[in-house]
Amino acid sequence: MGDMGKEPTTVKDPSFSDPFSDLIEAERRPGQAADFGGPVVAKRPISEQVANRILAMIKSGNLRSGDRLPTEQKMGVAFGISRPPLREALKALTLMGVLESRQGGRYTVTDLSPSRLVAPFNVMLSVGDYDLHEHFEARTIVDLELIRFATKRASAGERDRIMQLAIDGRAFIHDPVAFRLLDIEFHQALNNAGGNKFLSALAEGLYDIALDVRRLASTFPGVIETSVSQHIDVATAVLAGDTDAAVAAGRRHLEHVHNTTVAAMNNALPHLDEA
Amino acid sequence: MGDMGKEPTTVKDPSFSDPFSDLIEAERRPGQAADFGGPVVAKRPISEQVANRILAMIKSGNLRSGDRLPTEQKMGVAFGISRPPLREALKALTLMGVLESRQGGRYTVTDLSPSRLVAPFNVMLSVGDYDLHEHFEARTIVDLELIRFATKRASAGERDRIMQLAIDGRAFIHDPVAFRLLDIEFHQALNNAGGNKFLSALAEGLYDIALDVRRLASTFPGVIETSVSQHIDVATAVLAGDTDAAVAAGRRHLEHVHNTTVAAMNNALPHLDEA
DNA sequence: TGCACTAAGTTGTCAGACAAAAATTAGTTT
DNA sequence: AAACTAATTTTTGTCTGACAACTTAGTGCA
Repeated sequence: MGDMGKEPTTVKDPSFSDPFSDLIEAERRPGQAADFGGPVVAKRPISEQVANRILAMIKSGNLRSGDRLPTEQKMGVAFGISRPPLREALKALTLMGVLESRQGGRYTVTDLSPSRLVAPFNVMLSVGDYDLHEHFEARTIVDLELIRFATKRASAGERDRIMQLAIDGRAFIHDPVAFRLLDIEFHQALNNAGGNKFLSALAEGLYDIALDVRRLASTFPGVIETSVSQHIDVATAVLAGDTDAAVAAGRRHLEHVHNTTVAAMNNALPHLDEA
Repeated sequence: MGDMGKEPTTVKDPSFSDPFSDLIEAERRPGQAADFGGPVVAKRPISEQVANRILAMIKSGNLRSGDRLPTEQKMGVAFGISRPPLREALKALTLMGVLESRQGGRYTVTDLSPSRLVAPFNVMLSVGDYDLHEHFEARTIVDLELIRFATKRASAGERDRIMQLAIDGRAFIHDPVAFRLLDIEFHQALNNAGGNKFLSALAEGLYDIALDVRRLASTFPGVIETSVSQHIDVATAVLAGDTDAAVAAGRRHLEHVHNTTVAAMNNALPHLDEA
């Protein structure tokens, strides 16, 4: 499943079933529009129904990352609707980071990485009720728990990689851009070592939300140097399997990030809202 | 600003400026399409540009909660585009919970509450292989921390509401459907009382994932009764401000939910994937 | 004044058409 | 035979026009 569209024109086996050809079959029943599974939600516009339908396909595994969707025409037939509302649904999912499209090419399912999916979530930040303190409070909860898990569960290879990434940071003390890339790698390695994909997705999402704000902070003198040192502290404790020390080091690091972020935002009062 | 559309037909003052009439004026310049503020992003489809444009208006305060947008025709003129791509942008924002629309009525900006904007998190958390154990591990971390915060921070009104919802559950011991609605209310009240919208959004997302699986478990005899009793235990401890007791009660409740969910899944092997 | 009905306005959906870009195929060359 | 190039087809992006369904505002009547 999840591989339809591999045969552009020649559909040899009529019995094969993908999410969309199943729909086509359902649509064949005359006298009644294809119901979209929903119970009695017929009052909502088709575009939203279709968008949720496609989303459900992804959630249930009928569509996976990298899958190429059928053409708009085929999907229109499958859902029993015309192009405009179908396109409204597809573009909605595209803007949410679930699908990708290029003129001339077909729609594909993105990698569905947290960083891609939380991008539109950034709307919430600038609407006014974004609270930096709450954000770091949440991050502290999730990140420290992941560090706790990582200390207990990380494999030898994962521990080595975490330490290596921490040490590599020394080379980028004067290169903010390179350091940010390494920083992402370090935190992801730490998150993944925790062995819980839900928590790690949460942590990654929270990390990405503050990413643009963070970009400023990492240009301040001494910030990177402190971070590198603290990364090594965390990695050392994780490598030694010392849970309390790892959590304590992680907490110090998060506090440092929090403080420098606050300082950076205060120094950058001129509101810069480029689209 | 942010009050355009109040005058449906009679535009008395031609010098008043709202985000859209400004765009109309910009569009008057012939020989060049209205640039959308973005520097060199002209290669992206119009619908995405417009969606980001409207989003920017909300971020910058030009559009506020409850504002009625102009008609599609006027917006089409303002952006210098036709209806289809404009509608794709509007429907995208609708699906993201930023806008609301009804046939015959106009588009309005929603309250932009975090609970409405958690769609990305739901997608993010619900993709990939679902591991029940990991899911409850993550939920335990987030939920218990929220209970801890709620015990310390909840206002008198919030404490009363939490207790009231817990007690109300007694009336629904033999009504699984009604109880599930109450259960959602109870957990949301508890989450909101924690005073951290990031954590409550996370908790809500995790809660929603197991919602359909949970539907089965709540039909088993005794499950609801135990849950109601445990809800009251949590509420009592929160009301008394006893953090440790509240967390302990919360942990017992989550373990109960975990165990009954596992049992329900084992008894219902036939995979039912209706949307 | 209050209410029902009418009319205008607005979104929802459909259909067809063309432009622009990518994917595919065919042809040629090395 | 393999690789590169050019022409063709496919597919998305956008426009125009039209009608249906629903909401809202206005009008007339009791």
